[in-house]
Amino acid sequence: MRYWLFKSEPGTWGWEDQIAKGEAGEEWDGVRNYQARNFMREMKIGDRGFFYHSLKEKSIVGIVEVIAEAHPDSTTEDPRWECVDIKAVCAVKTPVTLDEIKADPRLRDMVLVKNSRLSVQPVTEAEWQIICEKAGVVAC
DNA sequence: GCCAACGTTGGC
DNA sequence: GCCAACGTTGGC
Repeated sequence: MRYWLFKSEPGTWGWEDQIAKGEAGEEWDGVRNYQARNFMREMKIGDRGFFYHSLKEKSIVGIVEVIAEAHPDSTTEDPRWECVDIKAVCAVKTPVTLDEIKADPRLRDMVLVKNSRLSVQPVTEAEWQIICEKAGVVAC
């Protein structure tokens, strides 16, 4: 299993919206960036990801699971763009802020720190564990 | 609200 | 195929 990070502006599509979709989940559509799309193509059903709120909050607020592999993005006719479907798995106990991530030398190489603009990113297993610990995620 | 960083586009 | 111009993102 691999780990990822999905970034969203809470005003556009936030964790609350994701929760509201329940088990059915929702397309992670609207991505118009090749790097991000390529990562989505690598995703497999059952992969997990952090749900990150950008802008004011700048924190990881929840955990999601990939429930459908890459398919055409329904919000565009352009065949270049694909997306996966994800569903909310659980909220984190304590949101992990960008500041906290930056302050931890073990997370210095996270894509979130190095390339903050990329909206879909890979997360290593080590990074996943460290953040789950900070977030108070035990069994999820 | 500004601006730096980055990605994409299009002219040559 | 290069590179300048432009648009967008997101942290501050």
